[in-house]
Amino acid sequence: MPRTEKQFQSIREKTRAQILNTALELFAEKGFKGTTISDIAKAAGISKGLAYNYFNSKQDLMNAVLNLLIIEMEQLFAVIKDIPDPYKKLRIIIETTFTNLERDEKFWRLYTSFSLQPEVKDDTEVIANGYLHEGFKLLENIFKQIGIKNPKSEAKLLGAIIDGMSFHYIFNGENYPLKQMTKFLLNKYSKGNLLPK
Amino acid sequence: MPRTEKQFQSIREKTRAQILNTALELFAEKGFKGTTISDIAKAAGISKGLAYNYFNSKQDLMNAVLNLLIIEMEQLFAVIKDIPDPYKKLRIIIETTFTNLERDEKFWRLYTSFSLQPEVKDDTEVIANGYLHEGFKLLENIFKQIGIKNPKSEAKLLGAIIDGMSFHYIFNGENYPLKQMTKFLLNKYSKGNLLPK
Amino acid sequence: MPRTEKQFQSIREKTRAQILNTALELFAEKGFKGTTISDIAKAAGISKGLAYNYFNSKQDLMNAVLNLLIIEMEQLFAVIKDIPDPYKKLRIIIETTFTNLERDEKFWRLYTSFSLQPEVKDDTEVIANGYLHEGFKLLENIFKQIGIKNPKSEAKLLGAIIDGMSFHYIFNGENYPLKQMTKFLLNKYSKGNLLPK
Amino acid sequence: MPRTEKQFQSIREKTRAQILNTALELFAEKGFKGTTISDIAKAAGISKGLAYNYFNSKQDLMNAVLNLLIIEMEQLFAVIKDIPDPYKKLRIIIETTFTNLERDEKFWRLYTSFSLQPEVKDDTEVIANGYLHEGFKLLENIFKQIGIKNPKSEAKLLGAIIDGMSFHYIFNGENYPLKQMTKFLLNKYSKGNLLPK
DNA sequence: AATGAATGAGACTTCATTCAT
DNA sequence: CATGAATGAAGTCTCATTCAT
Repeated sequence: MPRTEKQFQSIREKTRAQILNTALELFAEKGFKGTTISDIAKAAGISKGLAYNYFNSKQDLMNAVLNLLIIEMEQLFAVIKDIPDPYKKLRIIIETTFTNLERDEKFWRLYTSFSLQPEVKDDTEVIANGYLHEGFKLLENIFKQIGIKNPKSEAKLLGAIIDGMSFHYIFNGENYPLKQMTKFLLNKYSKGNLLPK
Repeated sequence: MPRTEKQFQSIREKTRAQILNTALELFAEKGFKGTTISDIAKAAGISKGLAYNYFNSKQDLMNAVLNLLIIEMEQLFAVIKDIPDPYKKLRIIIETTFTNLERDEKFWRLYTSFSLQPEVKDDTEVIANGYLHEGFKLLENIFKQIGIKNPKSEAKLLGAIIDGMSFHYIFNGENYPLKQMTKFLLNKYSKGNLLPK
Repeated sequence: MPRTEKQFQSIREKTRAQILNTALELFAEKGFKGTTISDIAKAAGISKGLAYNYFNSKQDLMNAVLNLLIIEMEQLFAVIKDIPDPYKKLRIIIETTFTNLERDEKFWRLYTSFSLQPEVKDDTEVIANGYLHEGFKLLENIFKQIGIKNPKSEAKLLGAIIDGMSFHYIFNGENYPLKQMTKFLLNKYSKGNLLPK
Repeated sequence: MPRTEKQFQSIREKTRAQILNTALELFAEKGFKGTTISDIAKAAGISKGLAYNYFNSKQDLMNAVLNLLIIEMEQLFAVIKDIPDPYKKLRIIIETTFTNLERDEKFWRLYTSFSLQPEVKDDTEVIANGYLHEGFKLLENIFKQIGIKNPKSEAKLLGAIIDGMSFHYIFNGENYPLKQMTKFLLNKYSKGNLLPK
């Protein structure tokens, strides 16, 4: 008796997720070209052939990983949008960004790796641009709500700070005083210091 | 005929530099794994074999490129250190960073590419950390000179802004209002707005 | 319940025939190596695994297809043998050959595909030789009946014409004036033109 | 000192020809899909990699083989066209076809193999159609010169005979009385038997 | 010093076949 | 009887590296 449709679907979903997550991990760690299907298969505990049962090619797998990123990012934005108070929003954004840098590390590494990959450079840029644009919009609205001068530029400035600090911490590691800098930043963007003159 | 010897030397150095620069260019554009020795040789206008006359391996070539980066960076810092007025220093740093982003793009791309390469990951990080450290120090001294509170954190903040903006512009391209943001930033860090309260 | 047994038998035979015919079709279209078990299973509307329930291997399936061909060919010859008048026989042979070239196309394609397959090359040749031999014999007897000179050679000549024309039409397609040539041939081999001098 | 341009060219031509001829042989013997690059490399006495120094892909190699065939065919036609006497032309065509069937065997096998290969099916058909068309034209002109009725159909008939006999001999082998049939055919198409009524 | 032909290890990918259910 | 997930050998192709000239 063959397995039921449901059983097959469950198997497929589980295996697919396993491959996908392993690929995400390895692509982020060693880059697209530096990661072989063998690596992924071995790390995922499956045979090389099976990977091709789930993804038509390494490219295809990479695209699926990209999609994973998009979904994650959208969830992130969704969470923040529901907060009403702009000052709290700012605080949450800064805090969550720096407390959960793991996700960001993957994002940065994947992004830079993929952007060196001609085959997906464009797709990657579309995604990253989308992320940036949405991020800037989000911050801009917060600054508008607060009533600050030049909300567009302020949004881009804070965006740069967040990404710059993330980058410094992620790529340069342990001796970056992240906690201290987070406090410093929170203070700069606290209610008292932001009130429109 | 000592002349001939010298000429040979000169030719060797010129060829070596050509290979090195071509490699730098291509590694930055397509990543380490994405660049073949054939690519480099063709772009440099020499034969594959000759490249191996100058560099023992692709790894070796990559290391040489890393060294090139170090030298470039040191020159950059040297230029800025000689300016006496701290406000002018700040202005020059901001302006030169954003008017000459090409070098930064190469840096970012090479850095991320090499950091995905296990064989030089550590060396790359040492270099990048050195760059960051020196950069932070430079800014910290400026803020100290100005007499601002919390010069260490302010240095890291401005560093994050600079790298964040660079990253946004470089990887996300055309629609980033770089000039406008540069002005905005210059204003934030102008004498009038920085004076210690 | 002997019924059930019979039904099982019937299902088995139907499924087997379906696989076999699908295989015949696909082998003829894309060659032996160009056809995968997956292709066959999908086209036959069954699972890959089930195909192996009916045939031990791809080779086995190919052999079964070869057998199918033998049977078809024998039926073909049987039909013609029962006609008494030799002139009519000739006419029927020519007409049926060219009105039903589909079967021939399959034959040619399967034959050439299988003859490129070391594992069954010999078997294929035995079959093809048998077909040729039987065909030549059939024609030879007709020419003998008619009383023509050199019936053996005349048989081989007509055989060559039939297969040559089939080949030209099948592999070179639309612009071959098959109907016109059939008429032309029928006239050449009509009673009036064949009568022994 | 590097080799001269000429030396390199000579090496390339020799190696290229060797690969090409080996490929022609093996493709004809085992079909396109049945022949691996490893097979070809081994038979040609070179490394797998080198084959790709000369041909970008297996497809590419196949196309080159096709071109080889075209050239051979054109040479064949060129030879025959220069003979003035139509009866002699016919004789030469028949004789050379059947004395040199080796070339034809390759042609048939390659043709049928390639026609099972979706990637070149069309190219192959174009070539084969060209060959057929040119052949038919050649024969038609001969029959016109002789003044026979229905030269077009007669041309196609003789074409079918030639290809049919070739096919019978080539694919069914030793026991086909080729010499006897050639004589028989030469007689049928001799001056005495062809004279317009 | 210089060339590019040649090698071979290793990457991506396919597919006949097996097997748990 | 029936399914399709899973395997692994084998094929296509790439590229760092060597080497004869």
